[in-house]
Amino acid sequence: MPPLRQRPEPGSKVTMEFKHQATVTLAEVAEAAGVGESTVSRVLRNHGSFSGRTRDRVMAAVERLGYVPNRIAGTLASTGSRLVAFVIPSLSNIVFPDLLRGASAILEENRYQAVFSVTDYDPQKEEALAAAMLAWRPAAVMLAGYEHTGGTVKMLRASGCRIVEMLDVDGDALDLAVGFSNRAAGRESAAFLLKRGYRRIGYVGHDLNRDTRAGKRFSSFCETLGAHDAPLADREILAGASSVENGRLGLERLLARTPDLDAVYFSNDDMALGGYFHCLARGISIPSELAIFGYNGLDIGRVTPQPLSTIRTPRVATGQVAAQLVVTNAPPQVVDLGFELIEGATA
Amino acid sequence: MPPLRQRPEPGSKVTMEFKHQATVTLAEVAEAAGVGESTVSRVLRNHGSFSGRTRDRVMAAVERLGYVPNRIAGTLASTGSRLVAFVIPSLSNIVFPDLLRGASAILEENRYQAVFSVTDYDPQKEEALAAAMLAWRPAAVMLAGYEHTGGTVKMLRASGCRIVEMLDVDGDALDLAVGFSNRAAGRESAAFLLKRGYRRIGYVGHDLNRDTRAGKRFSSFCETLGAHDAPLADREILAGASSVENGRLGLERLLARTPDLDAVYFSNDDMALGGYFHCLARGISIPSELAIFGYNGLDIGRVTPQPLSTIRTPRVATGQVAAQLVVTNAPPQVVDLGFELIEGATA
DNA sequence: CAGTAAATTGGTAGCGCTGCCAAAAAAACC
DNA sequence: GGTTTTTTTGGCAGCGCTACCAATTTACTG
Repeated sequence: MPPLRQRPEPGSKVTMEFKHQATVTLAEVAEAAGVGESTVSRVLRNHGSFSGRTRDRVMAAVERLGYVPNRIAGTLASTGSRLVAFVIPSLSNIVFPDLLRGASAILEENRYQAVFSVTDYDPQKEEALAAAMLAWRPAAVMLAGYEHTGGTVKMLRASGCRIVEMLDVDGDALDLAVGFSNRAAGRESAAFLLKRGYRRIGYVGHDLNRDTRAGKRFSSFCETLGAHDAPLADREILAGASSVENGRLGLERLLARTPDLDAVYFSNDDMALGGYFHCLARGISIPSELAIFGYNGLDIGRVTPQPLSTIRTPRVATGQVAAQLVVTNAPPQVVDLGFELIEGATA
Repeated sequence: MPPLRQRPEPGSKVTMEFKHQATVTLAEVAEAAGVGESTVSRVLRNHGSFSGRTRDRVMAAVERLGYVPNRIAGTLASTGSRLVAFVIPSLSNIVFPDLLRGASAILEENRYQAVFSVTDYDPQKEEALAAAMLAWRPAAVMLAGYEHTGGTVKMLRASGCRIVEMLDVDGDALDLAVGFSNRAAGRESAAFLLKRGYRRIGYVGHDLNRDTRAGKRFSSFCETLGAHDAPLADREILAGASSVENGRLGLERLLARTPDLDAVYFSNDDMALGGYFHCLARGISIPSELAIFGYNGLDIGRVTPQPLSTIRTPRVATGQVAAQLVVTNAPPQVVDLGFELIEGATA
């Protein structure tokens, strides 16, 4: 943690008084409005029937007292919780903010609240965090992919809340699943490169044990190459997370070892951009000397001097659909949103 | 004849059972362990005293029944809520995921839960979302910057929960504030460009009415230029959000109108990267023909063939410190984490 | 206008847990 | 052994709200 540089501060007495704020309760509103508690509750939730006159009186009292309903109490008293728990691997990988962005818009419209925690791609941590999440009795738990510990699965199943597995459709869903096929993405990427005539193809990727979806793409990529008699020429796998820096470093190492490659497949667009920059810096001309192919379809890839050849994934839409399924309480199903291969100019 | 055991009819009954999953309660654990409810509560929270033997019995019962504590009930019964509410402008701008990332690590360690919603840079929406958040009685509300509606301020003040304003220190904090000075950033950026000898300086920015922090940077940037007899030569302000695409477009327009600029200041690194790509594509040599200066210190800016000249802001640290102040219940204060000017190679 | 249906209301029992208090058990003391 | 002290326990009243039901008022029949 960085050192704290702080300004002069007021005394700590203030903090105490600050904490013991008198909270207005529904009973007080009822009293002030001269109606019963259940009437106030009905008016505020716009549920059940009440006359226009009482509604006005209640709303006036709410306004006057500055009443803020207590959802904790409300949730405990009723059945469903209108909390949606996201247990995601990372916030550094743009995929997840995009997912949250799509979902949060839909959730907010429906008065749901998003809670999240970050597993750092660690299944054990996922289990612990999922348990912590279930303590809030969420309406749904949103996870990435299909790979969970037995404990996680058991716990989620027992919880009775909706489970949404996002970003993958290659496997057996626990309940709901929304995403696209990573295997198909790997396959089509390989097919595209082969169709363009590349035969000496390499791979630069980040830690595959952690990001199992990148692992799925890679393995079907390799299978497809193998099936066309152009097996993967070389690979460079970096320990850290997917990043531009690792992409550049990875390509540098790969080319040092195997200089005669004619194309490189990257685990992600940020890795691919790193490779792109490496080529720019070294004067390697793209795609004539070396072709580059990414994955994700980041906006930045469209604006580079040569648009990046990649696969665009519907990340925001995945979040939206996932949220939509939850708020509509849809029956168990797998939704494959597909992806789009962007030909670009780097392959 | 064998006795007829009536099957449950397929229909509503089954659905009911399905929804209302037999949730194990603390009382059931107490019963199973042969102890009182408060004993179970004490053991689980590791609070108060109990013998090793009862702890084992309780834990065994918890394990056996698969008990998951209900935090909703716990929070209602006790005082503090261990929920921290983030009300952030956006998830597209990398700043906010970084902020969340820093905070969530600290919060998770301390068994706090992060809740978030996205205002889309709209103060009215911020007010509505803050109200919705307060309904969960969070321990703290984390916001961006100092610019809030009167209603928001009033509500937050009345709530009695901690308030953290992040990413800015130029103004009067409501309670806690963590960040850095955007005014100083604008000033230092201008000073740097002037020191390097640039005199015909332009600006490319995104919507400043919404992103008030970018507005603060811009205005002190201009003031500094003016104070050194090199007033801003031209500006191009795009309606949309900060993005690589808008940066490229903005620079193109700016140069079309005012071709003799020798340096351009961008509202953000992603905008600056767009400008950088534009120069690459048009063969404008950097920095001899045109210098580029950004803001934020994105990782990608370090990996481009020429490292981007920019100001690196402690975004993750801001989240960390903000969370730390909340979990330690620190007295009201403003923490200025400062920033770092990266000379780079583009200016 | 009685007589019934429909629309409004209020009372109250929990939701599952924690905090307080007093009771019971164990340990320490003279 | 008889106390006093300390440690462990259990009981139970809420936390603030919603769901259910019954009571009340109002609207609508013929």
